[in-house]
Amino acid sequence: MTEPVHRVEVALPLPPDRTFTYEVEGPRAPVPGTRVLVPFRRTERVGWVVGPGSAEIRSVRRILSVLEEEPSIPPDLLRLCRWVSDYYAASLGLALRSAQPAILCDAARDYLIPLRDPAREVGPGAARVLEILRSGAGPKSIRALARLLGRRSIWPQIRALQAAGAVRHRTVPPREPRARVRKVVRMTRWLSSLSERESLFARSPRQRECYEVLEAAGGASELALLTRRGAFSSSVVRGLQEKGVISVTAEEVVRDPFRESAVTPEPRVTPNTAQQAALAAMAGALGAHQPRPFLLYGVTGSGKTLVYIELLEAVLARGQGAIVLVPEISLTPQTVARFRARFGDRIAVLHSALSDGERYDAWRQLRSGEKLIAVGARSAVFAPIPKLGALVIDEEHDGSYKQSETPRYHARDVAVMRAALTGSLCVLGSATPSLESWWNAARGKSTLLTLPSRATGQPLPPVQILDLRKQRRGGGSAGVSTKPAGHAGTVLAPPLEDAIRSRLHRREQVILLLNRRGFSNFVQCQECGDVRVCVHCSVSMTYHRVANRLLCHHCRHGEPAPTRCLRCGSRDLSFRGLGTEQVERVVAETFPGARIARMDVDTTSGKWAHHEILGRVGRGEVDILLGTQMIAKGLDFPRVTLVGVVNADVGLHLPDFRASERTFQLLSQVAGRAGRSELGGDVMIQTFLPEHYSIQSALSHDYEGFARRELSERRSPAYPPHVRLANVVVSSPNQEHAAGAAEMAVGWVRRSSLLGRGPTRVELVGPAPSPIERLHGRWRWHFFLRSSSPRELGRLCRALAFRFRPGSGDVRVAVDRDPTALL
DNA sequence: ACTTAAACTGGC
DNA sequence: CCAGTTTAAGTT
Repeated sequence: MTEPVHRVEVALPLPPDRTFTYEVEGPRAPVPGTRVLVPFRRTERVGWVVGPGSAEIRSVRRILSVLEEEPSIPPDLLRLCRWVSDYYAASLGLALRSAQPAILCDAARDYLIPLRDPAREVGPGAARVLEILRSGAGPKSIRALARLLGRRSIWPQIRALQAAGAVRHRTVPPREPRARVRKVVRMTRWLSSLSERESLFARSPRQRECYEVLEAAGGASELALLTRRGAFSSSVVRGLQEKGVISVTAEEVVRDPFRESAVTPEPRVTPNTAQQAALAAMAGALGAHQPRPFLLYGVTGSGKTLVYIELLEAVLARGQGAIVLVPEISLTPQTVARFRARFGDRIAVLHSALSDGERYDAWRQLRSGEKLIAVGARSAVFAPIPKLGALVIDEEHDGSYKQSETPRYHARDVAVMRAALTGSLCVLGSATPSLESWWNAARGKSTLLTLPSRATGQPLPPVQILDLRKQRRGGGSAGVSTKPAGHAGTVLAPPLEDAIRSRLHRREQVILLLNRRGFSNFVQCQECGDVRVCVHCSVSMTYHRVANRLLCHHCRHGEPAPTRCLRCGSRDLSFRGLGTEQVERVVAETFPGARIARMDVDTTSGKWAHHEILGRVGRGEVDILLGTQMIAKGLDFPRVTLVGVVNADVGLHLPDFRASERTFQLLSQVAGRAGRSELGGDVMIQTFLPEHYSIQSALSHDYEGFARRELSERRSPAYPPHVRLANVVVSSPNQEHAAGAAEMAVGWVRRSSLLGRGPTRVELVGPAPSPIERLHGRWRWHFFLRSSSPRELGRLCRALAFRFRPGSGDVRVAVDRDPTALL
C-alpha cells in the first residue's frame, strides 16, 4: 500500500526571503514547526515545515526524512519567528535557526575521497585538487579544499575528477542531536533466601560478589561503576543478565554543567512595602487576558531580584513556566545564583559556555516541562516553555540584548511581542531604564512600578568629581597638575593618584574604568573641555589626520580641522581619545609595584576569560583592575574600596545618539555598586565636562531628571524614542566599492518611492563612512532611515534587505532595525 | 549562502 | 581564440 503524498512549504536557514516547496510521503503532512531533512542543490539541509506547499511549482523534490514526531517549533514560537522575520527583515529560516539550539539545524558536509589515477586528462586545476587531496591523509571537506585553493567553487574540477574516476564524493548528513546515554544495571530479582543464592551462584563466586555489591548499592548502579578498574568483568555482568537477576538498560543522562557548583540556599526575605506593592500589581495581572507589560524601575540595591523571584513563585503556583533574561550570564553570576538558590532544579540555565549537547539537553528539559524556568541571555527569549506565564527582562536597558547578526533582533522587544502573542506577563526591570521603555511607560503602553529606595536602607556612596580642565593648582574644586597635555591631557589627576596609592598601601583593591575603547578620534579643548560637534547631527565630529579635516560620520558634513577652540579660543586642542593600552602603560609606570589586570574585548576572548579575571580579583591576586564597562557588571568585591572613572567624557563624544544615555547608565551603575561592604568605598569620576547633565544626574542619582532632559535633547534632531530608526551598513573589502554601493543604495531608495510623504514618510540621512570605518577587513559605509511610522520603515527595510542588489564587488548590505549602537 | 551559467579580460 | 576571472541569477 502506498502512502499519500503531500506538498509542504519548507523554510531553510538561508538569506533569501523565500520558502521552498517539497513533497513528503506519509499518512498526513508533518505539522508546521517540524524539522525535516531536504535535498537542496547537491547537498542536504535541515529546514522547518511552515505550512502547506504551493501547487504551482513544477519540479518538486521529495523530503529525505521527517526528523521529529513533535515539532521542535511549537505554534506560538512559529508565530513569533514570523514576526521577527518580518520586523527585522530577515528570512523566516534564519529567524527559526536563531530560535533553536544550533545542533538542531546543522547542515550536511561534503567530502572528497581520492581513489586512483585519473583515467583521462583532467586539467591543471583539477590536478591540483587531486594533489592536495593525496598529500593529506583521508578525505577532505570540499569547503576546506576550495578555501585552500582560494577559489569560490571547485565543482567543475570535482566533476572532471569524478568523470575520470579519480575521486568519490560523499555527503555526511547533518548531525542529529543525541541524548547522552549511560548503561544502568538494575536488580530484577531479589534473592531473599540464602539457599537460593547458594544454588544460583554455586559455581560462579564472582557473580555472587557482583550481585552483593549491587544489593548493597540499593539494587541499581551504573554499569561503568561495576566494571571500573576491572572490578568485575563484563562476562560476570552478562552471566547475571542471563540468569535473569539483573537487567542492563540504556538511560538518558542530562548533561548539567552546574551540577558540580553547590547551591547555597538563600534565607527567605520578606518583601518590603514597595516590593509588595509591585508584586501585587504583577500578580494581579497574571490571570488577565492581555496584560500590559510592566516597567519595574528600582534604584540599584532596591531588591528587583526578590520581586522577580516572588513573581516566579506565583507563576509556578499557577502551573505555568517562565523566562528570565539577563544581559550576560558570565558577568551576572550573582543574579543567576539567587534564582538557582530558590528554584533549584526547576531552572534551566542557558549559558553561552554550554556545549551543543548541554544546550540541547537544557532545551529539551524545558520543552518537556521537566524544567519550568529558563534563565539565560538574549536567545533564551525563544526558550520552548509550553505554558508560558511570564517573561522577566532584567537590566532591560542593556545593549547586549541586541543581536549583531541576522536576524538583528532586540530580545527585550521580542519578549514584549512574545508576551503579547501568548497572553503572558512581561516585566522589564532596570535602575536606569532605556528611554524607549521609559517613554512607553509615560505614554501608557506599559505600567510603571517603582522601588524608590535601597532595600537595606544604606546610604549612597560618596562620589567625587575631578575636573580635568586646566586650572591653577589649588585654584579649582579639585586641583589638577598642569602637566604638558601630550595626548589627552592628564591620565590620573593627583587626587585619584593619591587615593590609589593609599589603597595600595592598605592592601585594598582599585578598579579603574575606561568607559569606552578609545578608538574614536575627536577634538577636545584642553582648556574648556569643549568637543567639536556636528551642526546637523549632535554627535561629535571625527578627526581625519590625513585630510586634516573633521567629518561627521552620520551625514558626512565636513569642515577643516580647527586650530583654536571655537568656544573659548584656546589653541590647546587634543586630537585623540584615550585607549585602554595607553592608560595601562601610565598606571604601570606610576605604580611600579602594583599587580595590574586588564579586562576588555581584547583580553577576554575565551569563554571563561571574564570568570578567570574576576576570580583573580576576588582572590586578591590583583591590585588594580583596569577595564571597559564590562567590569562594571561583575563589580561586587568587598576589598575594592575605590572605583575611578578615568575619563567619563569618552563615551559622551562617540558619534552615537545614545552616547549620553550610555554614559549616564554606566556612571549610575558604578556609583550604585560601590561602598557595599563595611570597608566603605569611594567613587572618583574624572571629566572635562563636570556640568554635563549625564554626569550631574549620575552624581545625584537622578534618573528621572536625566530622562526628562535626554528626551527633550532627542526631539531635534529627532532620535528614538520619538522616531523609529534603522541603520543600513554597506560593506566591501574595497573602499570605493563600499562607498559606491552605499551611494547606489541611497539612490535606489530615493527612486523607489518607498520613502513616501506626509507624516508617515521615511527620512534618509547619509550616506557616510561608518564610525568604525573598517571591520574584519571590510570597509563600511552607512546611512539612516528614520520615520515615525514603524510600518513604513519596516516596508523599506525589507525592500533594502531583499530586493536591492548592489552591483559589483563583494558588497554586503546589513539592515539594522532599532540599532542600539551605531558602531 | 552557495552554485552555475553568462559575460568579460588578457596572453598569443 | 580560449583559459581564467568577474558578475548576475537561481535554488523547490
